[in-house]
Amino acid sequence: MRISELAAATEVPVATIKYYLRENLLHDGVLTSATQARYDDSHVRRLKLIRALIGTAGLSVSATREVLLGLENPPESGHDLLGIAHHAVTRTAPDDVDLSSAQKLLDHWGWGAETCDRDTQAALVAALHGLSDAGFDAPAALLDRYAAAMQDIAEADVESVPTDSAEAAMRHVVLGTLLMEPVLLAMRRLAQQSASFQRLGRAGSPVPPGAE
Amino acid sequence: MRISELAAATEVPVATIKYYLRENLLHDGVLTSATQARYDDSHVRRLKLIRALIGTAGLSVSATREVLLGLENPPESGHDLLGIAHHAVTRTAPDDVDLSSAQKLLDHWGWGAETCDRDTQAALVAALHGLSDAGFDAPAALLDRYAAAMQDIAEADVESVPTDSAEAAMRHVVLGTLLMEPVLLAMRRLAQQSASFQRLGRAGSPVPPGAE
DNA sequence: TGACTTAGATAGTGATACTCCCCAATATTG
DNA sequence: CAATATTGGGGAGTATCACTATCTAAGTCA
Repeated sequence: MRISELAAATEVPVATIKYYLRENLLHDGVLTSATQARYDDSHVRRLKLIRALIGTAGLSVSATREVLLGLENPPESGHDLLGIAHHAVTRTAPDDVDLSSAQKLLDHWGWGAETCDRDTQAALVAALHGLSDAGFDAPAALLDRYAAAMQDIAEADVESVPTDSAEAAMRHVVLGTLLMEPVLLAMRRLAQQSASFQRLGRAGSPVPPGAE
Repeated sequence: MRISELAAATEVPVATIKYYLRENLLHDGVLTSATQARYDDSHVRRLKLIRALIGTAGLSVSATREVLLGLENPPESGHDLLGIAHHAVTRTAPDDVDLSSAQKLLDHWGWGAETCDRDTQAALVAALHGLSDAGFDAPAALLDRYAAAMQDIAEADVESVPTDSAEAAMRHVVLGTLLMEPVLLAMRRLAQQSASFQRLGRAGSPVPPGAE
């Protein structure tokens, strides 16, 4: 197919496709002449993936490029699959960041602190710091309950990874991590709305009875 | 305190404080003359909150303004508290969006579809669409497990809201929703790393080598 | 008195993700 | 075969966002 047909098939403007080509997110088509190239299904699939990563998962163009590179060159170790996905959405922490609070929590939850990525630990510290800066003190029991729920999710994540092919595993881990995050957040909000409604009874009642 | 002292106390540049004043994120200080104003602790607290919402929670300046407005004018209904927080992080859906897939899921999970916000349902649909566009098919059982975990979190959320004061409840709901999201995502990633390590063992290098 | 600080306003910056336009070289259509 | 349309390639322009810098007049402080 030609670039205009590729654009029509994916609902991505031609100018944007050219931009992705320039940015090496999308592989070139096969040149049939100096001013013509053919594109195929692989380009359609790739474009949809790019749009999902940029649009749905909210990745930057450069983070998307890294993820796509990772998908094409799966690492040897299964554990390293996660690193690529997590690295794309985690900003690198400065050298002098204090991770002791995170490590205390990780130990408490039984997650080996030494097996966890530095930058991800720093992200947890930063997020908790944001909470306390805002004057919000999360009780330890609440954090523990959150941790238990997220551990359950993570175990489901890891168990659902296909073991037959490294390529399929790579794809599953990266997409399952990145594209599932907005799903989980939407679920939490919907569950909150449902729980709030059930606890408050019908809407309109004032806060007291067990406010949401 | 003067503006330079406020800047020193919060580590926010003076120029940025002026910007927040212009944008009505921060209330004016008390003018003591044509070119001098006094700021106090309320400005310090507010600035920290603003930085947490913009920096940690990733809100835009305009979304932050809406949230702050909501915090100052708590709605009558407890159920509406959520709406303000959720509205700030959920883009409004077009009128013609198809919510039937979301409603099917909500019914399945026992969350009243009619009690849930349209835009939030649309966010779930969009997120699931992103997954399938990327060629990732999430098994229903996996989604169910996610939903159960998020429901547990949401119940903890709702139960932990203080009932003594509407203002405290408002603050708790908004901050607990917005600022806790990055905490939850960081937790999931750490739990994944832990679970992945336990399941796959130490295969290959501990930290992703070519993930940059 | 003279260096320093401030409010308030305007304009500029850097990053990001496109989007537009141009050209020569085809491809397609009449 | 001629007229029209499309394309690859590349540079430049645009919109948005969250600041950041500069300027001026009017102060403050030592």
